[in-house]
Amino acid sequence: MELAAAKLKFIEAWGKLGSEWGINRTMAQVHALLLISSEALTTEEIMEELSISRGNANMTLRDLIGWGLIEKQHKAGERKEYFFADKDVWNISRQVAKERKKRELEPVLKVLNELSTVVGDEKDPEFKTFKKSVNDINKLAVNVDKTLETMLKAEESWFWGSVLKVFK
Amino acid sequence: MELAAAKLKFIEAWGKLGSEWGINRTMAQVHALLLISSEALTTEEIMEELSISRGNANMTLRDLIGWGLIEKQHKAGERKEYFFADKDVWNISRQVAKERKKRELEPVLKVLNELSTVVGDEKDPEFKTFKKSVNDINKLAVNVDKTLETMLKAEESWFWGSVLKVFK
DNA sequence: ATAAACTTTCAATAATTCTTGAAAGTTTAA
DNA sequence: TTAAACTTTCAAGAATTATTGAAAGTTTAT
Repeated sequence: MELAAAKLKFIEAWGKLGSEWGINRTMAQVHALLLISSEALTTEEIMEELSISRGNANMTLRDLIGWGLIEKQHKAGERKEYFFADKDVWNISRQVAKERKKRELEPVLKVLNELSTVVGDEKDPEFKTFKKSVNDINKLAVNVDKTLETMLKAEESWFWGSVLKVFK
Repeated sequence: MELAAAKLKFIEAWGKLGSEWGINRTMAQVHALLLISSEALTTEEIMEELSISRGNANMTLRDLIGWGLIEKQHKAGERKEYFFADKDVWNISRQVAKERKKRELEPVLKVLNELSTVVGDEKDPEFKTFKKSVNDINKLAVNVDKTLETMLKAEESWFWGSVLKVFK
């Protein structure tokens, strides 16, 4: 396979994966493009490469900065802003884990805690089932939260070394 | 908090979480409803409870069966079908992991393998960057795949025991 | 057979999410 | 200043995804 075709295929695959995981397709594609670019790119170049509008490019780039996945670069003597992605896949994973934990897991933990204060008749099967499900989910969520917390602090080699060794 | 209010809140939260993770909101809500029901419910009851149409309920229930999260139940002397959810949160996690691995991770691994056959000029920075990113992502994906594979076979207490012990 | 009870399908519609592009805003150089 | 270079905003429109509901399909009892 040729480089040009491979790039297109990568961008397409990354976009699809993103959209399956609740991440805007264009955002995932812009990220993909910057991931495989050795040079930082301008908004203009990104618009061109992915055939998207200026508005879309601008918002998407802003979002990616908000996710901590890309950064702006200024080149001496130029007005234009250049964008480049952190290429370290472990950093990317941690960054995504960190943001999704904050944006999604933590709000859910908060709700689960509120729900565990529910009061009712301990003899009522509906009440018992509700309490058990909520408690079980709460325990799982706490375990996931702890594991993510560890991941956020960990070095990649240590993390996978530990995980995969334990699992033989 | 009262049981009725808590149920609504749980269904809403589960639906929101689902939609953030690429799962249809209604599907997550139907799952939530069955998770906290001590009794199996009919299509009619589900439509009523969540204010959704018959068509929507039918398709959603079929999808949930396809995900292995709920099952049909037949009651003696009745024509109606009843639906109930597996309440074991570890089973649910494994089932979701199994399906998403099959539907999403495996196709991506396939593409990444194809992409690693790319040919080009080893001196070209664009080529080198592409190859490195694809290889790094490939390695990560393989590690995730292995970990999920272990999870699918594991008992809950063993799994979290191991993971959390390693991470102190 | 027939009809009642129940389930499934799917074209039409609604709701949501994404994208555009032009206007407004900002910064810099001269 | 002024104007060119560049970025941001956001209302309108496009695209995508989800939902409805009525008709068609199926099963069971009589």
